[in-house]
Amino acid sequence: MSFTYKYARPAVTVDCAVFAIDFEKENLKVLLIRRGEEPFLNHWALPGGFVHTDESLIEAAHRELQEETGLTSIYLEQLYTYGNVDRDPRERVISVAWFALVNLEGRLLEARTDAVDAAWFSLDELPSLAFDHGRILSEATERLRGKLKYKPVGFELLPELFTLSQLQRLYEIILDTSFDKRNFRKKLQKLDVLIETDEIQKDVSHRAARLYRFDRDKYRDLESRGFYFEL
Amino acid sequence: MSFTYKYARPAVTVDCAVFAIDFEKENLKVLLIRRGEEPFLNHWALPGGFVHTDESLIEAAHRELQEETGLTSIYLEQLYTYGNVDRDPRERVISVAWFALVNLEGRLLEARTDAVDAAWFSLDELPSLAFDHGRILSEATERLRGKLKYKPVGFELLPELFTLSQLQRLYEIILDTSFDKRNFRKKLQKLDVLIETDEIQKDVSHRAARLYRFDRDKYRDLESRGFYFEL
DNA sequence: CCCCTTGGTGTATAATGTACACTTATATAA
DNA sequence: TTATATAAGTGTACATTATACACCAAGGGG
Repeated sequence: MSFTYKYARPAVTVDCAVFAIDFEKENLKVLLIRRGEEPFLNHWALPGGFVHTDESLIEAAHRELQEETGLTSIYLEQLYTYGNVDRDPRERVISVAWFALVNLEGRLLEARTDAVDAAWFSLDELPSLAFDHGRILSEATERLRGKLKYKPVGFELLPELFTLSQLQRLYEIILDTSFDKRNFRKKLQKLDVLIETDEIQKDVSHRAARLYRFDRDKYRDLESRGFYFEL
Repeated sequence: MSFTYKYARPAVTVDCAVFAIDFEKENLKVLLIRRGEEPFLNHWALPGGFVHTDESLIEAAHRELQEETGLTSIYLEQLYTYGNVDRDPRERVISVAWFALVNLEGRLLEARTDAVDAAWFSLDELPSLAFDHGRILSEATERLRGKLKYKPVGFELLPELFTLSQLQRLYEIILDTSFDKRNFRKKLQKLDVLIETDEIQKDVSHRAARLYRFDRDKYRDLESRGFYFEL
């Protein structure tokens, strides 16, 4: 079976920059897959693939992530659409790029399937990537840094329950700065989007910290009234 | 001549939300074209069209604007890519949407060619638009409002030389607020990206205001050192 | 030459951001 | 059981920034 059109049509793909925080190593990681075919055979690349005709762009992104990395129901946000004529050596390919945030919660290297070779790379030890994926990834990283300051996306990188110190470290790792503990907490208190649970940290060899939860509903409500998240 | 592929391919288009400020009527305007064919015959729509295989996405956007509205060398920024399966009743069409900013400088209704019927609409008197263009336009408007606060995009809507009052009115119109004149000027002074020219307003029946120019180079320089524009 | 319109300017007060250090709780090792 | 190590948790003084506010100047038109 084949499909014929009056004018030439580009192929359309989705590609995802999937980020996670590695709290042990204190750095930001991105998920890459090793290509099993030409071009760029054996090069590392962003997970992604062709958009099917019966699925929306975001559905395509979710499906490709599921197929190539096993990740499901993760935070996805459209980044940019790359359409330079020669970005793929074979033919015209337009790629809708997404950035994705996941919390690893211990399963740091579990995210590989039998089908494809997938691995987490820290951002300062990146291999050279296939196509223009290096550029896509660096623009995605920049976007993440920018967004972190004025949208509560950081919580997508944390487990459901987290401590205030974890949250602070997350910001410090991604933005590569350090915050004063008291001032950081003061700000969060005023933002008023955290729910203090009555649970505390387990299995730590020091005073256990209180666990908090991000109140998505409350945030949406505040946001719709013109409230401006900023950290 | 025709083109055949193994898998079905979507058509790819670009669509542009072109904004301008109408200082007489004190409102924000958007450029629409009247469709000359089905579907949505005679409906108003965003200017746009199919991406050719030998041009990048931004080139396609510029070309379509030139062809349909006569506008050349204007500010263009990618907005979002819309790819819902049924957004075009005929077949699968993926549209890369752009928002564009122009300064009219008097030529308010000149922007129509013989080929297509084009007109400026104020945002609160919009007709119902073809396809999902209503949604695209409202998301573009939201993006413009957001961006205005932390990027110096407002200058794209002004002539090369402008008065501080014009700049202030521009912000007030788009953000639908009002600013204190002295505080507004104080902020601009601290941003330090305006060049005071030695020219003044002509043909006004009151004291003539000094004309300023936006210093793009200086802004780029400051931005690269981590400076943060905010108004 | 008077009036109308817009241009242009400073200061006092409130609100917000920043810098900074000690006590508390818990697990582990002596 | 006691000592030690580690991170948790908490308030205040000072600096910086944002806000509110009113009058004189300049120029054109009647």
